[in-house]
Amino acid sequence: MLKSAYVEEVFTLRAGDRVELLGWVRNVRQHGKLVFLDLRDSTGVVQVTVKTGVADEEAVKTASTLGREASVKVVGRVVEDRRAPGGREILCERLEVVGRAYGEYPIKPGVGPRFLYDNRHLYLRSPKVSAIMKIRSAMVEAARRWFIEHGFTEIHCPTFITAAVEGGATLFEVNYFGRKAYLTQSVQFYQEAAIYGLEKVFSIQPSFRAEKSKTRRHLTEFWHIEAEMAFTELPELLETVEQLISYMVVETVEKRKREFTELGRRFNVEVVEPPFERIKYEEALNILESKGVTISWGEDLGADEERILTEQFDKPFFVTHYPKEAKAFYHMPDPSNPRVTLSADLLAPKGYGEIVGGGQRIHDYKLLIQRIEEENLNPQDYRWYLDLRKYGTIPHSGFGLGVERLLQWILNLRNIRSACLFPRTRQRIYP
RNA sequence: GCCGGGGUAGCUCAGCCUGGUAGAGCAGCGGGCUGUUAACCCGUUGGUCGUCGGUUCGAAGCCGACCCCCGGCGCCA
Repeated sequence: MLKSAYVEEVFTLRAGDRVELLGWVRNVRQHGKLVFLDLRDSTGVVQVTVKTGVADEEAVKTASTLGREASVKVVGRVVEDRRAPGGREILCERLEVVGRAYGEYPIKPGVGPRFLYDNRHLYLRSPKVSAIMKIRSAMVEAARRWFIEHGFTEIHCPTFITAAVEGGATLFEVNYFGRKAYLTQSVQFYQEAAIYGLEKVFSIQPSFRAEKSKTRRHLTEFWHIEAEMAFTELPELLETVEQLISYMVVETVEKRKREFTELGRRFNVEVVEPPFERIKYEEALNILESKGVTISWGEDLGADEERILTEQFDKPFFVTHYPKEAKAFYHMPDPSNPRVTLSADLLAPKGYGEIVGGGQRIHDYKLLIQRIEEENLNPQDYRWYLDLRKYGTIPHSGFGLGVERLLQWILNLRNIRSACLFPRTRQRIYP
């Protein structure tokens, strides 16, 4: 039987079966008329042995001229051999070159991270990057499934916008036929409009931030999972977030076991078992105080404070009720203490920091105008947003989740860039 | 934007303190090898030492300015 197969199948077929594999040559080891090829495809790597007596002279000759990453078609038999990695290899009978590798392949052992990002278009072929991308895909798929199963409608919002969601944040400016426009940093406002028809909505799309951040947690373009819910107040929002996060992580870990192993990463799913602890901003200050860090009330938690705080927890936890001066104007003031807002951030443990940010929105027209003016913003810029409060306003809440941040945490990635196919940072827009 | 580290062969780096005319490993190329696992052995190509200026008989190394990269902070997901 001549059979077209994927590399992973080699390890489940019977010894002696003949297969036809298509893939790329990861490495070549030559011993005169015995040549070993490490053949890679999207499912794994297998050793192909090309030797005279099994393959013809021509195949051995061809094999010995192959460079790294040449694409080939191999026909051969699956054999058990203790000397082969994984205990199995392909004894090559026929070898065909699909595409040669011209010149030396730049990606090889010993190269540094910078070089790998300069050559990301090639490095993507590595099993490690493939594993991360498969995990990422599974994670986003799980999120989408969870939303759909819970009655949310997926909506797609514009990327070009005219005004900032949050006054101070830095936006990328684009020339929109002579008018000033910006790239979106959140679809929240559009989602707030959409809930009047759909009640529960979610979006999975990129957001852009022009902040000049130079850290391993920041991208200028990142994938943002956002949701907005009508008739929802803070406590229900927190439950939604913890259910979603838990589902996403557990599903991903269970469905992508092999990829986690490939990356040498284990994730204990008990860590994301709901409920997550909720602490108020004020309690966070007390915890910090007990660790010898004092910040004045009203100040936002800085990176150092966040790190110290997250080190006290093994599971993700919510920090709620931030002071209104630390949050954007649309956050709902707490009726029982108007100095604070019905806001919440979900912080990952052990220093990974903010994964989700959200809260209850102001739904009262007058209060919203008042808050816009207090922040020295112009209500004219928010006309349609204010309109939403004029016709049948309702309490509502929403949140945003950083896909790469969540991946960075569950995969323990040193740098957020490795969670992206082609990362975009302040310094990098190529390749 | 502020602070710290860095830029030397295709890649990873040493040399810089103490100035004397550029090195290693890997990769490449040629040759050898029938059981390698990032194979090994022999041979070999390869450098505006980030840029500009200064000091000096002489600068990769000292001094000054600038450019670029990485990270920490601020800002945030």
